Amino acid sequence: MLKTMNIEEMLHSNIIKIVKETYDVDVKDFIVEHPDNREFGDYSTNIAFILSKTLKQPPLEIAKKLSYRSTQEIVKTLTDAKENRIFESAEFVAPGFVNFKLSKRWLQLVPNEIILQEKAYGSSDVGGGKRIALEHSNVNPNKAAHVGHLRNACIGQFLERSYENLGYNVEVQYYANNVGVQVVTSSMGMEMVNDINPGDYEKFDHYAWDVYASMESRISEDPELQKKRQELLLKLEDPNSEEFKKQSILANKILMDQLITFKELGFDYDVIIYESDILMLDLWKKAFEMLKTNPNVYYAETGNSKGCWLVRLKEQPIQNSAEDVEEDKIIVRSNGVPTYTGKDIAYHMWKFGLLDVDFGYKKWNSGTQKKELWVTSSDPENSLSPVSFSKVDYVYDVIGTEQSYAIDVVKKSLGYLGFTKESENMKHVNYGFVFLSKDTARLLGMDVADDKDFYAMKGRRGWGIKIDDLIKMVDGRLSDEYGNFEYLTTVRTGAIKFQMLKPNTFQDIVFDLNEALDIKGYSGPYIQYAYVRANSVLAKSGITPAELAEVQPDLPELSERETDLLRTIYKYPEIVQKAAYNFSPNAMCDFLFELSKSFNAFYNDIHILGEENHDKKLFRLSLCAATRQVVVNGLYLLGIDVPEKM
RNA sequence: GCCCCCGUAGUUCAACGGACAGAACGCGGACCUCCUAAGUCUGAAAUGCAGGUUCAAUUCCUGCCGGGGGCACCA
Repeated sequence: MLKTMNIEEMLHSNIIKIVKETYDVDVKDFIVEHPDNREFGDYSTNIAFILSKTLKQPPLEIAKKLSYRSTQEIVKTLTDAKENRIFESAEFVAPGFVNFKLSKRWLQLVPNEIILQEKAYGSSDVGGGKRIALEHSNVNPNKAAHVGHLRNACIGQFLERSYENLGYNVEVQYYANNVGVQVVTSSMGMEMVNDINPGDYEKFDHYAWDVYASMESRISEDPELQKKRQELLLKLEDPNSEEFKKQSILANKILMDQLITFKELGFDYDVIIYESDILMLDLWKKAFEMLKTNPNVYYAETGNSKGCWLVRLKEQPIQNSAEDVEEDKIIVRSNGVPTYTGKDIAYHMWKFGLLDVDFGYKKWNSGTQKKELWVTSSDPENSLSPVSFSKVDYVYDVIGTEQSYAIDVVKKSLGYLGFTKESENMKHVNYGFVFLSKDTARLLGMDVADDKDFYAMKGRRGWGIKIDDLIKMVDGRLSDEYGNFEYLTTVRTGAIKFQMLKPNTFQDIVFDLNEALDIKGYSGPYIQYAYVRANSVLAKSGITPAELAEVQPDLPELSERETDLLRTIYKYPEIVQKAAYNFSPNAMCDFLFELSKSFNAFYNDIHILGEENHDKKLFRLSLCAATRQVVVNGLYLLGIDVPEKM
């Protein structure tokens, strides 16, 4: 695999070297960035401002000196693998920036590089095959998945592909709580809710959606039913009970329907972890044996939490006081049953292989995905599995921001137990809520009399946009406008995923149906369209990528459109890394949009096939091929395919 | 009460402490006898309030105002 060099890093270290030689000082806290305004070059640094304090000189003076030195050193000597100079100038500008401009020669060779590297352009092997357990989707198996889950899955798939692209081994885990309150509620509803008929629904999980909402409202009004639910939950502690079996069957039926939904948008998983198997395996008991010998885990003999086991959350001198501290987190109730957080600590210890146990696994031919799908199993005949999903190097959990506190407790607990490395290697990918706009809420029949700007989805009330319904609506809109064309599914999936990924992950977003159905402008189809145009030109030219790869352009002049495109496309490898490391799919969306805009402008103003100068024509075609390749690579990371025609 | 996140054009979102705060939708103009108009060009329009730190603040700090989430022997 070819490795794309990182110009930003090269520039950074070269600046450090020059500063050392010029002023004999070491600097680190300066930045190298792409200036917003292209007139200021391709890279820019604020080094002069940083130095001005220590050197007690005006920034402009420093910038002047450093830009001179840079011209002598960086511009003259910094070359790529083929000995081409990367920069053509380094200039200082008031109030004290040093700006670097990429050389025309180097820029012209970028498309060639991209065409040669194909899918590998932007990839790297920094991950070195380290394993990441990536947990996402995690829909409770008691009802259909909604757009909140969709956001989770989209972010998850982006991380899966991005980290694979950086050389990590990513294993996608789907945690299914098949013995929780939610499934129990749906299960009760299956028997008690009689005014809803499964025959009226296209999918069973949609039926379950309404049953769940109906049952919840009945339980909330009836203490007797609440008691019954508690009893049922208790019975589920026994894996051999009738209730347990019935419950598992129901959960699996709904899970299957959820997988069908996710298949429709191309999501894949490696393993489904059943909560019931976590119970069967006694993960908790094994973990608790380790936990209770640790000085940071203690038994409260007095206080509000008398009789409970707690984990310390504040760094404090370890004392043998048995009195509980208010901030500390209860992990075992006074009746001996572990809390959710307690079990989660155990679960994460399993992920890192800190417990000496593992599940059995068996294959599930769900027919819903491209990868092999495994599920955990407590059946002794599966105890010797050919696979294992334990003992990973990193754990990334794509979980809503509302669980930040709980996850923080798990992380801290791992640390306090001495698993410092594991604690650091566990990352919470938190993402904001998906609210509904007032219009959309009204459309769903929610009460909007209080006139707020947005409304929360509520599974318990049956309020939310099901993913299946969204898909259907987008498909409907597309076929209304463009007919039933061959690549409708690809365009629809692109539209939906891009929509979910373009905002910052930590931001709450307001989902509006009208906006989701409006696929113009900053959208997936816009980028797919740029691909289709590039593709079409190349097809008509009759020239193959292999032939274009031979082209070594050396044009004296480039048009503004061509230069703009080049000055955008070379950034791709940097974006790939930034988007992955910062959990920022939106950075990739942004980049692809900017690239497509630049390509569209080029396409609009510049003749390609009609160009008479052979060299120019070839170069323009290679620009098309390069753009096409980068769009394919970038969209792939977002989980989006490209249509051959639109 | 304590903790976390968020307040940017009419709306939905950008902006690692940087150089005139970017887009998209919507609104107002202009472009198909050249490779796909799901497109291009173009106009109007914004940093909640008050202080502070800095050469430089949407970004950092303090206070206030507004919105969301969390702080369970729930999951």
